[in-house]
Amino acid sequence: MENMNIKKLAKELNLSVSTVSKALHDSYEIKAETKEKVLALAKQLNYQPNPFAISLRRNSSKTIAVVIPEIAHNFFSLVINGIESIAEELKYHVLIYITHEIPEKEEQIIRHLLNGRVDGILISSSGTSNNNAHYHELVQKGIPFVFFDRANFEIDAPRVITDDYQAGFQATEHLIKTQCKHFAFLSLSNQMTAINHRKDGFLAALKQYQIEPSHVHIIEAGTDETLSFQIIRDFLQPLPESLGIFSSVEKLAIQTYHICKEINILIPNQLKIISFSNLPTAALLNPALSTLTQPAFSIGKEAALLLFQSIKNKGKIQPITTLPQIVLKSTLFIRESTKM
Amino acid sequence: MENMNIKKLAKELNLSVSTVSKALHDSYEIKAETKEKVLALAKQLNYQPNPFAISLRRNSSKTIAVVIPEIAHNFFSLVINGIESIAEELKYHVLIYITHEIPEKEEQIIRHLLNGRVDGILISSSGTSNNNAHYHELVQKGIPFVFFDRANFEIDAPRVITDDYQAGFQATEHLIKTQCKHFAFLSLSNQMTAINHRKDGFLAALKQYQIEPSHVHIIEAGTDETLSFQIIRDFLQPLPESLGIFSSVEKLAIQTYHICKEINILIPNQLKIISFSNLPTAALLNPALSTLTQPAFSIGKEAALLLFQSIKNKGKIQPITTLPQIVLKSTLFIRESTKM
DNA sequence: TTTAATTACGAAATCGTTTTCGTACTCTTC
DNA sequence: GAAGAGTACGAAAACGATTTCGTAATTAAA
Repeated sequence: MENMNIKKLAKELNLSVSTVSKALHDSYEIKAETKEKVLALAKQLNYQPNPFAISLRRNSSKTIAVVIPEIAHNFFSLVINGIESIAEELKYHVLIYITHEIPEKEEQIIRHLLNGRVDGILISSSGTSNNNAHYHELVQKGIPFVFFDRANFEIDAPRVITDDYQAGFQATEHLIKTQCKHFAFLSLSNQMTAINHRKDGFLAALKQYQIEPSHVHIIEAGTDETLSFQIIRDFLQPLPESLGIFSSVEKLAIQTYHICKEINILIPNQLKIISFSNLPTAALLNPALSTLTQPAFSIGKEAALLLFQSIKNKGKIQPITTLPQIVLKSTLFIRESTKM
Repeated sequence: MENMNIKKLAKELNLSVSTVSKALHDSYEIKAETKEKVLALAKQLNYQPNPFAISLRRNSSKTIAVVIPEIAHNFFSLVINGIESIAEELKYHVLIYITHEIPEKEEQIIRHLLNGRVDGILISSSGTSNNNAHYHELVQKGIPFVFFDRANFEIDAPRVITDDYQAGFQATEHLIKTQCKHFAFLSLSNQMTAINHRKDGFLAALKQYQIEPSHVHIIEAGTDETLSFQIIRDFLQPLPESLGIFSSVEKLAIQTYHICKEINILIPNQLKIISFSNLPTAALLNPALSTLTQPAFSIGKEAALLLFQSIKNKGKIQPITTLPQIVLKSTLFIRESTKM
């Protein structure tokens, strides 16, 4: 009695396999009476079709993959929530793969997905721009994919991003207006598009307000936790006068808070800080953290919608010019950490 | 040229399908020279076996499912990280399903997974104990599953939990020693085992220290955000004298912080609070939040290990008495929110 | 030299579906 | 009552792999 399948159903009903299959799909070829019998027995015996047989036959898996650098921070969790909301509606399954910010890992995962296990992929890239081969292979194989947040602009794939440049500009302008003299940009690496756009906005604002270049600091803290702690700590000792920090990611802002607590730097008196963040506790921190908050759930939702659109349009070649790029707005929340 | 498969390989090589298959699996039946040729062409043409054909034939999917109530909070993200660390090592794929705390949703998901799509399931239950039918169906179908954090103790399945009773006792004892007079337990519902164990520890401590029963408050805030806000706010107005709150989940503690800020209740002067939490910013809150922190990553890891063990042992019936239950310890961090 | 064993491969069944095509039967229609 | 249309079903191929079994050719043993 192990597993019910269509053959056993057919035998039980004295019908052929094809008839049962058609009955289960409500085919016009089968008369109502037969359909009822089949449906009834299927229900009674708890028949569930084998998903792999279907995937094999249909050459489609009803599954998408989400490839992300990490999951343990709020942003990506929220994005997954958004993705799930759409996938669930469309009865798709969601596979999660974590790259831990390791580009080689990402390549390996993507290459592994070339075998047709998924109908499409949502990617927040951990890749450096100098290796796009795996994306090209996806294109070649005709596997739809959509970038979100961290896009690779050299690849012609749909993407959902935020207004990073404008947000960076806005945050920096805010810091400037709070009378900061020195300005620092905290970055993970200079290989990530989203972060670089934030940096460009940062630099543009400083330029527009004619900030002395020697007062501008770009700190690449990297993705290793202990290392980045050290790098930030080193930068803060000695503490530049009237320092305004714009952190491109939440994690580095939190680290900065920890360091300030440790070496007794007062926020916002001695140091002002604003960060990209989806922390639900930003307003409860000591002091409350000024943030640029991305619409993470919407990013996931829109990215999933784009992906499912691509999946539906598969085969039809899209002219490059119409490749969709959705840009969502981040929201600036001014709180105590940037108080004058 | 769409997709490479074993047939095309065979044709190209002038070999039979079976020979190619055996060569790819390094069978002793095939001579070295042939193997080399096959491997070489397979590599050159970028052959990757169709996962569904394999799953169909092998009746195994190399995939597990993780069913969780929510993902947007730190605990479950960290658990997934732990799960992924093991799955990745064993080359398993991880499907994520979110129940949004809706028991019917959980049932539906689990029932859907009865079709063999996954080799095993990790579950943090959102179910009320009065409906276990879907778990029994899993048992009946022989699909291995492991509970983590929120277990269902009526089901004989392996589980990874934390020392909730002891932790609850310990947290409450701590509150008592800070001279609180009134004590409140914040709960999501009275149907979740983990939370109930925490409550039992809470009540036991109060009893041991002979706290007046009228000073003990059990607040079931529920899973709806706006509703729970209202319930907690109502409870805090008027504010019981020297109130000590033990929040069974992070979310409710954060809500309490927000409410205190809103209606000007001073923590820890007027209200002390301690909460189960994996917030990376607990120490940075205003005031720093005392927490019981679960080893979330380890929970995920251990649960995954148990599951893969069950998958390996599938078929061999396990005597109920040896069903593994792993209990991990939470850690108490005393911070300012419970300062005397 | 005959027999037995070994080597190296191929044919075909199988996993559980879907789908195309064929066909027996009934029913119209002129 | 013969031709055509419609109804209701079954046989078999196909999806892409694995695996069992059979067998020709070579080698070893008797």
